[in-house]
Amino acid sequence: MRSPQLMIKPSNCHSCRMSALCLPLALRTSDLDLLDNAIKRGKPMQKNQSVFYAGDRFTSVYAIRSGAVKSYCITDDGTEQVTGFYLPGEIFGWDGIANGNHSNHAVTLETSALCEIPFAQFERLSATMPMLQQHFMRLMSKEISTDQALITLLSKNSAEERVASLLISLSKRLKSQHLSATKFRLPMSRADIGNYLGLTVETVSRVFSRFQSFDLIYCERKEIEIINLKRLSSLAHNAEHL
Amino acid sequence: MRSPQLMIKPSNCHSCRMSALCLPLALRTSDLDLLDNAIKRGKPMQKNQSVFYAGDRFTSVYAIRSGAVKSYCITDDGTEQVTGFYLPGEIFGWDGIANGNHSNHAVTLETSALCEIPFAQFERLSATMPMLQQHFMRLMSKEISTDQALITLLSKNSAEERVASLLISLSKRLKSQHLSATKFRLPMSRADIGNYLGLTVETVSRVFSRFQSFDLIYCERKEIEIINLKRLSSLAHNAEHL
DNA sequence: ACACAGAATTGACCTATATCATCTGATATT
DNA sequence: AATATCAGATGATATAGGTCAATTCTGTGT
Repeated sequence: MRSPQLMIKPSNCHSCRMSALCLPLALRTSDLDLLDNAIKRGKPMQKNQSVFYAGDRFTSVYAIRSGAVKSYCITDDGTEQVTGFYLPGEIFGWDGIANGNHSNHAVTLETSALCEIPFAQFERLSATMPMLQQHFMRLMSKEISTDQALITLLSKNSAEERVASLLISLSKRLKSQHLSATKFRLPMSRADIGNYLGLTVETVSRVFSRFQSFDLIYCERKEIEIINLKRLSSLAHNAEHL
Repeated sequence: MRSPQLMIKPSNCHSCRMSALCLPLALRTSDLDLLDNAIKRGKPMQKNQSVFYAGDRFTSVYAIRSGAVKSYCITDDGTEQVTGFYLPGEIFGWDGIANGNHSNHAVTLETSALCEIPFAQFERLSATMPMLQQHFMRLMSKEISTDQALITLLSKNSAEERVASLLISLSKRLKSQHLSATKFRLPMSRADIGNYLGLTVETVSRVFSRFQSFDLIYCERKEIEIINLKRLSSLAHNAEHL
């Protein structure tokens, strides 16, 4: 008689190539099954679909299996403020634990596959899985570090340094997922980049042009290739935790 | 025979006037005792004393009973970046859960009394106190919201709006501690304010002068009085969560 | 009481980036 | 296929805030 753990479903946390990031490494296999059953694997989502809206009741956090997501909020004066970009293997949606409602909107930037991790289930499970709780607090702490890196970037760095930092950050994060660190497609528009980095579209565009003329990058629309990673990195002071 | 719970020490969480903020409201009284024993109440600290250094092993978070603290880190190029100001009733030190080391420095801005909450004890306690864990995640989530508010402030708002936002934030936070919302002493220097808001000292100083000439505030060195709270608030778009 | 170092203010000038305007090439719509 | 819409690039100009320099004020230690 086979043990239940071995009856692996076609799609689950065991077989997911990014479980090492999304889940605590030390989670016991039997525990992983419990969590696995709690997670809802959503259908692939099209580009520009909302994952949740600001104000929505907070019920879950989300892991990205493929695609990309941006989070943003609408400021008092009605303008959009992009607060983050999320790539495969990353988890978003921590905002809203504080008061039970999401403070950000989240939309897909391209066709994406997400895993929904219901928070109530997580809280129940974490009572018996200290590792799980610890892991989630680590992830939240990491989000705090990322935000603080962005704060530094915004208050201290020039337009060129900001753009370089974002490119290097994307590069590193893709690399950690065993994707190319030097040739990739930007999932977001120039406007989103500018919004996120506190710059206008025009400035972002000019910086891209300048980088290209200096042979730091080659880019055609959203396809980008980093030619001189070393020199680009030297401009990106605050990409470490971005 | 008296039960141990009734042998209340002169200074403890039960009697602390800010326990409602610092601790989960729903914590059972007997649980509170357990936590109470875990918390170290430090001696009053003088101005400009370090609570922890960046790189220090992460062991505790800290609640402020009186005084004020700033957190900051040193960027790659050796300059300081102020990452937060903390007032009585607030908890700081979440950074460093991620990798076990603090990423920020923390120093007192004036004579202060702090409570140290050892994290290992917290983790042990939270296994049997789900509310405690939930409360701490809320606090972390709140820190994320604060950081994102600052990001918005830095990338969208003018010098005047930034300074107004900080003043209104301080005012609100003091008010929540039943202190005056309109007349208080700024615990930090103009340089710290500028650093935090991504402005130079000179700009901060000029904005203060301008606010004063418009009768929005009256200020003499660090003593400040908000004269026209309504009009100042209208400038402070992003103070809500700062 | 005095001297000194640091904090704050103010002015003159400069530069990075915003703003406004135009143009081109993609992408979507009929 | 033709047209409208949107994303991106580039140039000309304006301006908020930075930089540099000089001055005054303040608190600390002797």
